[in-house]
Amino acid sequence: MKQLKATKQRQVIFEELRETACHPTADELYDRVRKRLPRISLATVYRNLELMAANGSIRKLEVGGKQSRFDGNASQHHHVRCVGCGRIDDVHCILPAEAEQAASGNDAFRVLTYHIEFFGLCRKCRKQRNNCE
Amino acid sequence: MKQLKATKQRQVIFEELRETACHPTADELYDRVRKRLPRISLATVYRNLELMAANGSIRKLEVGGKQSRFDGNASQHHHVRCVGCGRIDDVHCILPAEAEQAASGNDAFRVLTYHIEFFGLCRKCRKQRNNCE
DNA sequence: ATGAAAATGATACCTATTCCCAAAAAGAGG
DNA sequence: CCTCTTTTTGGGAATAGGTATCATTTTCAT
Repeated sequence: MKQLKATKQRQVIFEELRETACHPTADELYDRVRKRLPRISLATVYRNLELMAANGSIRKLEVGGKQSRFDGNASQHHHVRCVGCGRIDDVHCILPAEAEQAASGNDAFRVLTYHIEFFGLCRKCRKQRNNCE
Repeated sequence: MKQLKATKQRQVIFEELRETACHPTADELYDRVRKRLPRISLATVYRNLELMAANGSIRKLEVGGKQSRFDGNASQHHHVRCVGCGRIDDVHCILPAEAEQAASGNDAFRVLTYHIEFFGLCRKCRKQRNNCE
């Protein structure tokens, strides 16, 4: 985990991610960052997101969908995803010890962490489904 | 969920996925299937995996890594992934009602299902790390 | 101030997956 | 077991998210 130098680009990417309530993809974040640094390269955004995730200062969400999403909140929490529109919200909950026990199987794995992804329908998408189905 | 026709290709893909204890990627499965159907196309494998997942007869794992992985066991269960080598095992456990409650947030989401991904180190990778770190 | 290490922008590249379409196979109805 | 409609297939081209490359610029310990 080498020390990262404090560049303007890195700083702005981090700030924008922090201030975003949702969980943006790299190119959504690129659009936001470009408002402040119009000449930044998309590669720089990707690079820094990857580095900061490796660093532990942000999280790369390994959730479904083909684009990776990033989370400025590095502390452990979980997510609900709307299967209708892809919207992702945070969830705070913990797993009982038995569950972690089960995951370690007869010591086959040393469990380091876990992530729970809930799938559901948000209010807006529930309304739409009722109209057409 | 339209009815799928019973083609030889579909059948073999399903059988091979069923008989695989691990959670193969599309092209790993392609390699296996080609031993029985040497002229099958990779596109056919992708297509059918997608259709069968939509159908509910298999599961597409929304876990990390750039390639999708598939699971011949469609019943609800969870996964541990070794951060060292990528190996994935099954985990059977359930979440307390409070957790689902938390995920639904004030009825903002109707939770349909969930998936827990544990991250850890398998025995082999633990041994390797001890040697070199 | 200065030089090694790290970072950037621009673009080429890679690779997983999907699209396209003419030809082949499935299966319902007679 | 023909016949017609629908679905599926193979295989190559296309797409898209992400990564690598490299000359140039920036950072920052000394």
